[in-house]
Amino acid sequence: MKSVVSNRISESEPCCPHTRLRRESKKLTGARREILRVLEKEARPLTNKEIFQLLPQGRCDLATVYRSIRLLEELGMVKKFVFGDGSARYAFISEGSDAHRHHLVCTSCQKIVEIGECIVRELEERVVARSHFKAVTHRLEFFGVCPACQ
Amino acid sequence: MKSVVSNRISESEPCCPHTRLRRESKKLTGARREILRVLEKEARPLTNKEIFQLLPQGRCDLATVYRSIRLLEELGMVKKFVFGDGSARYAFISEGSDAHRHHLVCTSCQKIVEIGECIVRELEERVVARSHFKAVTHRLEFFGVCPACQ
DNA sequence: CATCAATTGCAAACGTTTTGCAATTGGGTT
DNA sequence: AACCCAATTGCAAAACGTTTGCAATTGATG
Repeated sequence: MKSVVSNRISESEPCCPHTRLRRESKKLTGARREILRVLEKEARPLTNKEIFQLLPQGRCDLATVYRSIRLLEELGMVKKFVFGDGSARYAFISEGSDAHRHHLVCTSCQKIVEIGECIVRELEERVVARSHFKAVTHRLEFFGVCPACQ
Repeated sequence: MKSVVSNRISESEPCCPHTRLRRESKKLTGARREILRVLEKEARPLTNKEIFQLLPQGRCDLATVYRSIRLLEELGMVKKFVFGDGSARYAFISEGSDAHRHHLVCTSCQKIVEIGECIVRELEERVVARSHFKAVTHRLEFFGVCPACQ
């Protein structure tokens, strides 16, 4: 359903946002540049509305944020998170970074920390063997209260 | 935020839905009875709209489904799932079943299978030690295509 | 710097979820 | 079995979050 073109991108050489967009004959517009800037600056995944509010003075329309984020997600430049509350949040993915990551989310300020290792793959193999499901993937997120919020 | 009373419930003896509701001076109304029946019958988590449509002939209002489901979730009688698409789904939790469970979800028919073991706790401990977060929990779901859908 | 497809703003449309309020109902009590 | 009252419901309206049509604008390329 998602990341239609992510293969192509991850197989290419690392490069700047401009090139990553141009690859698909998409333009690096002012709005998109600003949105990427906002996402790179923040350590936590943001909702579309939050991104909109962080943009310099009504830099673009909220609808444009939605459209841009959708595009960036399709291109694999941002990753979508859906936490317990059901709201969609997005975080920048640096070029070349492994798409498969787990996070520790502060339930208070929503700051996120990446968790380097993934020990779930072993369990996943067992799950596959027993269930006879195919194309099994997983999603794992941790939640807690970060030091600053305690 | 959620499951305010789940402790009290899980510490009590297993009992029928009626008692579980009455414990909090909630009523076992016709609508709630039907909603529980629908959830018990289905093996997969349902959206509020799906539940509504499965109820016998406009048994109650859609708003009532929303309100009932919210209540049942607070009481720990149903568990909420938010899959990749961001839609909220709910499944019945049989009394006495450990609230902490992981699931394997068929991305085609959305049938779910419970996964008995949870090996994530070890990882969780490491995460806590390194991050200095407190009150850490986790959410882990597997996705795949079940044998019937392959 | 001319050209044209891609993008944007705006406003309206959508689908989902919540809420206010008056009418109804469940369940504990006479 | 009838009563009482808080809890619940239906209904319609509101509040969200998200998408879309269209005319005007803009970025990239020759």
